[in-house]
Amino acid sequence: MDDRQDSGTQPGDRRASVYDRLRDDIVLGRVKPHERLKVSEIAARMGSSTNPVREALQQLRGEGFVILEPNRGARVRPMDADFVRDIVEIEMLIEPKLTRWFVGMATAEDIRALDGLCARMEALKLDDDHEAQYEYDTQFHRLMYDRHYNRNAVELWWRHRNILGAIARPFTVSPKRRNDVLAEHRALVDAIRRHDADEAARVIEQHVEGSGRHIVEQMRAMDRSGRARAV
Amino acid sequence: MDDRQDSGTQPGDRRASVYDRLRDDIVLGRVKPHERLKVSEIAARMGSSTNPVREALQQLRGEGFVILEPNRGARVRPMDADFVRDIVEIEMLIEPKLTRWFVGMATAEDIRALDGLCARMEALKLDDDHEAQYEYDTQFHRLMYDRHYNRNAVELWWRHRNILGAIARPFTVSPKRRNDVLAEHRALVDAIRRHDADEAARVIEQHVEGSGRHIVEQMRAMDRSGRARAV
DNA sequence: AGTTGACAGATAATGTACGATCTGGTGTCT
DNA sequence: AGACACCAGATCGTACATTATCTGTCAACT
Repeated sequence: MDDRQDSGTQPGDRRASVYDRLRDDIVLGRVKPHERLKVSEIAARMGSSTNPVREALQQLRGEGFVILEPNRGARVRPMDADFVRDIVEIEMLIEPKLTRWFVGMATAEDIRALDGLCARMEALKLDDDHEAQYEYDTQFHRLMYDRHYNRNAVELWWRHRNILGAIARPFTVSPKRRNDVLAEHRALVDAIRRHDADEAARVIEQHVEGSGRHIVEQMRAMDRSGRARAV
Repeated sequence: MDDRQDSGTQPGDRRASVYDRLRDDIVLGRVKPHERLKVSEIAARMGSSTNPVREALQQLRGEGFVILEPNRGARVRPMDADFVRDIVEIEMLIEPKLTRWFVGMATAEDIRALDGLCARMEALKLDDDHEAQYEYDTQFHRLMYDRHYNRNAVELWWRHRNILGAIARPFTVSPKRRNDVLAEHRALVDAIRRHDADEAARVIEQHVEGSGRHIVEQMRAMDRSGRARAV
């Protein structure tokens, strides 16, 4: 789980590894699902030879971001509604577990920090700043999960979050959904403050489910609105 | 999730891909956790050049079987007790979910098949045939999970099973543990027969937990008995 | 004398270049 | 119009060059 923010993919930038940049291209939606990834083209764009690109693609395949057909090259993993449902279902198991643990560990300072993030999110309410919205949401959840002892579960959550983020990025967030998210975060912080693990787990499960439903709805809407299928 | 059984890794065998053979080496315990994986050596052994090996290693890294340190090469993922606990905890969430679904879908024929596998497992009871034991256990669980609609969850389960299998392979299975496994399988089939999803989920959760505890105990025992640390 | 530090060779990972092989499409001949 | 040969483009495998890390030796210093 890394934070490296490689803002902008200049052709000559060698600081960030090919893997990081390729991954960002996918996660930040610069390449769309089902789009082809040609090694020589990427190598040229990244200013390296083909081998590093091939290896990065293999790693991304292992992580599930990329599909590789023998002799036919690589594509960004096609992400349909079923795929989103699969991932959301897994998250509906993992996040409640992580949350339960956090309820037992949260300090007064943690709760203050969560409150602060909620407030900052609400301040954005009227703007249309997707990126900031998503960023605060990420910080909110990371604050809860990052210290968990089960590093593998946290990493799985993070990967899933990035995948869902890549899908959801081009979509607009309806005001209703934005309000729901805020209300759920508030409810979550309340439950944590009361050390009510059951309630917190219930809220987060709903939260994940709602987010999944929202993404699927947006996918269908975009499918219908003509613009190339989001397969 | 593939079944290819590449029995024996002859130097010239080109049918199976380098990836498959390397993965089998890890899963079947031919290389131990924390052991170094040198690309040129592997390439020589597999009768290919280094590039396919490098790519296979990157994919295995993405899947979590291998650790790669920059400029310092690859190792089989060190698997300590914490790691086992992490994975088992995740499985304690996923397997009950998969099982619940199966309870609703199981046909009379499925139940007969499960019964048959239990019987064959019991027939082995007095022998010491680890491989067959593990094989029947695998078939038992695959029969329940393989048809599940959430392919990602099933794949995750399969990967985790392989990892745990790789760790547990060198260990001896105590007669007590063997009996517990059998009893749990029987209890599970009973619950399925009665369409009692809650009970089935409870049993499978215990089953997974017990298996994890057994592995950790064996790891500690082997640590203590001197022979190189199982890190 | 024992320990530490630097240097040099060996070893292995990483990057580059090129040829072989496969796929998909185009154009031609029947 | 359909089948087949051919060609362009991309992947995959091999060989080589470069760079980094590890190991052992030797000298200098405490």
